[in-house]
Amino acid sequence: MQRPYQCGIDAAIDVIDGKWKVLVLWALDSGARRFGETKRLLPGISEKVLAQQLREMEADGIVHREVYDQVPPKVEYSLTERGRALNAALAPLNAWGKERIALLEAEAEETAAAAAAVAPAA
Amino acid sequence: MQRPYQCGIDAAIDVIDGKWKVLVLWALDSGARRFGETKRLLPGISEKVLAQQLREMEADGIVHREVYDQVPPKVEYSLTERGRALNAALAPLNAWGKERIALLEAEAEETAAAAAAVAPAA
DNA sequence: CGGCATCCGGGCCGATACTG
DNA sequence: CAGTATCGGCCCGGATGCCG
Repeated sequence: MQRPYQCGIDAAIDVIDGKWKVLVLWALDSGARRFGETKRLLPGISEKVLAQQLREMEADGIVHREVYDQVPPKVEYSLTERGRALNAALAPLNAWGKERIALLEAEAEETAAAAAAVAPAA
Repeated sequence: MQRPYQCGIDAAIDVIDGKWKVLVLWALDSGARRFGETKRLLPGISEKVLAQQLREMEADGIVHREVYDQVPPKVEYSLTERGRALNAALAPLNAWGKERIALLEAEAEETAAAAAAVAPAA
């Protein structure tokens, strides 16, 4: 995805592009989080990738990085005003996605029921 | 991005994941389009990728594929109800992205002005 | 016109190890 | 605690060529 963008969606996608960014957005939505704290909220993410994504989001102006000069080191990440706006803009998409999940689950149940009918005692 | 999803956003992202899907969505929003017609609306996309993305979107239930049995071949693609709903859910994100583009352009102008001040006649 | 098969290159992501 | 460095694999997407 290269700039300049062909439409606003591209510009937004570009910012949330990355396997974890949306999850990071949600993790930070409830308030400031420390690095390790955020990592714990995202099971499976590596430190390298989390740091990467946070840096990119900071560069994109949706995350604020606050460094406390102390030992042990402490760094807090929080959403900027624009980050919160982005999260709000994501809400309808979230609703749409939840509907899709519900549909997928319904289909899965049908499939399971059909399979059970074909081989009830296999 | 693997199922099951951790949140609705993931499920939605999964559907629009792919360099061109959002653009395809927009291209089809104004009505049914033929394959070549759609391709022309997306400068730079290859036929393989366009076909791929259309198939995936069809599998995800957001695009309808209508084949006319005639020569020369004619295939029309259109959005399903869910596809239109997805597009609607994307609108706030589009608005957010447009704001971001405006901000980026403003920054670019400042940079250009600063550069001009440093080397006015270079 | 519409679409598939094959090859290939780059980027993202993950695992591991190391540092202040 | 909060990163950085390096390596490797996988998948996406681009180019090309062929088929109904």
